Amino acid sequence: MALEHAILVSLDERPGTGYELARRFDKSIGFFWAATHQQIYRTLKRMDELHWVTAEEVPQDGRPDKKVYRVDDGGRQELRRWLEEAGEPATIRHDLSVKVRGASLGDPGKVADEVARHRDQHAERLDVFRAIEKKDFPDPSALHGRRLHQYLVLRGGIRAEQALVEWCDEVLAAMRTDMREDGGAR
Amino acid sequence: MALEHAILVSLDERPGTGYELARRFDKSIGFFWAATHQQIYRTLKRMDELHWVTAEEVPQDGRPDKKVYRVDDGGRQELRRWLEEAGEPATIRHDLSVKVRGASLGDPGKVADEVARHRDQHAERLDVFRAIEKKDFPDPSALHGRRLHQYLVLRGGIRAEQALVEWCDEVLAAMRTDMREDGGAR
DNA sequence: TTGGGGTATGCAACTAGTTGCACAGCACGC
DNA sequence: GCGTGCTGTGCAACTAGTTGCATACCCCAA
Repeated sequence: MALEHAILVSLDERPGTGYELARRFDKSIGFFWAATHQQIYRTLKRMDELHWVTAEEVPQDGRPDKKVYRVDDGGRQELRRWLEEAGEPATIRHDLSVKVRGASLGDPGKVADEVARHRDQHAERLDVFRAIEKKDFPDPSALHGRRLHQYLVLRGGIRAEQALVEWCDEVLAAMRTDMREDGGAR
Repeated sequence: MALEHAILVSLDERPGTGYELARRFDKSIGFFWAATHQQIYRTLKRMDELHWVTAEEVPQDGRPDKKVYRVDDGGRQELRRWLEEAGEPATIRHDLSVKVRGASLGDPGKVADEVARHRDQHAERLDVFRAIEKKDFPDPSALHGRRLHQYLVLRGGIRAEQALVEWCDEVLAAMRTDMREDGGAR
């Protein structure tokens, strides 16, 4: 399981509360490892018990205390262990593909609409990634260490979203041609 | 949840037992929706209770009866409903990206080795997909309906694996350059 | 003849992830 | 002065997915 490890990486960059971490997961890290705030709170609690992180209770005026977590030695050790461990290729769960494969069992036009919707969502996210790339990494060849690694992960996101947009376009073109030819050489 | 729907799509193409379905998931459909035999057995049982599938018990000499499942009217209806439903973009869980992002907290060389391993696995799967494409779909422009949809899903797999191979290569090149320059302009 | 691999089903226990809700007060706009 | 949305934590109940094992018999090779 990598949620612990994603949290460790994120907390190492900057300590923070569960809530804050959830926000970060909605943005950067979460593009590569999705998690809800519930999951994060429970995992942080467990990690605290394992001494992978330490919590500092910060009293606040009015509202309840917040807990600022930071990585502990145990966590750094665990992270090093995990980084060297051989992992399995990610298990894929891509329901849009399942829909395309089953399109002829329903209304293929409706499935094409769904593909078009996803295409737009992926294109939007691709724009977001490209904007981050331009703004935060204007000169990739000058990058080293952590900054380079952050950039490379972003590059992965860009490649993935681009591939998805192109695939959606291919699917749409083929399905629309097929539907137009419906009365023809079937 | 799409496991039910993936099973419906697969059973519609050809009825089969839970065991057989698990085999199919190891191959074709499973490249886009991973599932273990346990999950499939439990889901089939539930789908039977919902009258989405019907089970035909086939006695066998010696070994226990097998249950051949096929799609029922309820299942076809449910599948049509699901196909038209707007779905969320897939939640991503790509732990290799988390490892790359955290590489500087451990041994970057070891992480690069891990990226290389994954690169080879993806390249292998890409070869498998390309072989299927050549063998089963020699003339894509002549495809219609279900065959076309199967082809398009395969195309998605090819694009995804290709993007991953290229990304791994980019990561490897950049990380190796960075490590070579280690004593230099850091 | 013994052990490994394939066909075939399934329970039990576990881990992981989701959804809905509750509490608590702040700031801001209408 | 009221509703909305943000920060912040967390419980409870649920659904989904994993792992290990058990049963049962087959075939084939060492």
